[in-house]
Amino acid sequence: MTEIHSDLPHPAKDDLRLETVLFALSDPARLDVVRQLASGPLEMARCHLVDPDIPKSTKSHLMKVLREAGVIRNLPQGRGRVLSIRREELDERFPGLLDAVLNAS
Amino acid sequence: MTEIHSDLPHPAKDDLRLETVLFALSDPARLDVVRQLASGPLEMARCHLVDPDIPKSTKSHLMKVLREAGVIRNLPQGRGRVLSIRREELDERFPGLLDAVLNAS
DNA sequence: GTCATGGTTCGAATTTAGTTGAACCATGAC
DNA sequence: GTCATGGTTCAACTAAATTCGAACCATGAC
Repeated sequence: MTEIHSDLPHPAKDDLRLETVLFALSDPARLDVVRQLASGPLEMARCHLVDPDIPKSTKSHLMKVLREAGVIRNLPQGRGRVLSIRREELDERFPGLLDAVLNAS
Repeated sequence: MTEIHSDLPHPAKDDLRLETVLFALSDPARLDVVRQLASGPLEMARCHLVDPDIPKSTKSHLMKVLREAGVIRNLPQGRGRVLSIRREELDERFPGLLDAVLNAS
């Protein structure tokens, strides 16, 4: 009788707020993470930040802001976690926004 | 590139940074201003904030953040000032971004 | 010139966001 | 079971953004 691993909370699609999404994307480190995830899901351990000396608590917090804004998904897999962009939901809710951000030089 | 005549500094088009623009747009009051300006330039005195009891210094600061991010123009006219979105420059620098933000529900 | 209007700037207080180590938790390997 | 790996959470701290009154500035009306 394995207990279900309590996952991290993700906001529902209809609860996504534009301001919150924009804020999450307004930080260079967070934006860089989103760019890394643009080509597909990535194990968190393989998602490297610009500054390599960032403590794991800081990295975790960074992902939390993106997750709570509804920008990324953070799911457990094995011993670690897998990150991915909530692309379909973002595109439905804010058409063209993610593409515009990712296409920006 | 036409020079902007104003006593307030405006960043050049090539100096606009995506993170800064996103941050400027990530505040509800600032985003509301941009939405008001979407239909055309507006005298600052006719640009009303959500909270009607906002002091003028706060309103001025709000406009400063948008101006310094390169989102809006703030030009003197008569005794007051006229605000407008730097649409062409934003569209050139970050294609689709402003439209996506303005189209978002 | 004076006056009222509209707006900026300064500085200090408040609020919010980011950083970090330590403690803790879950999983897979053994 | 134990251990190492990978990550979250907590609490305390630092840094940054916001707020707002007061002072100031420029213009148009007179």
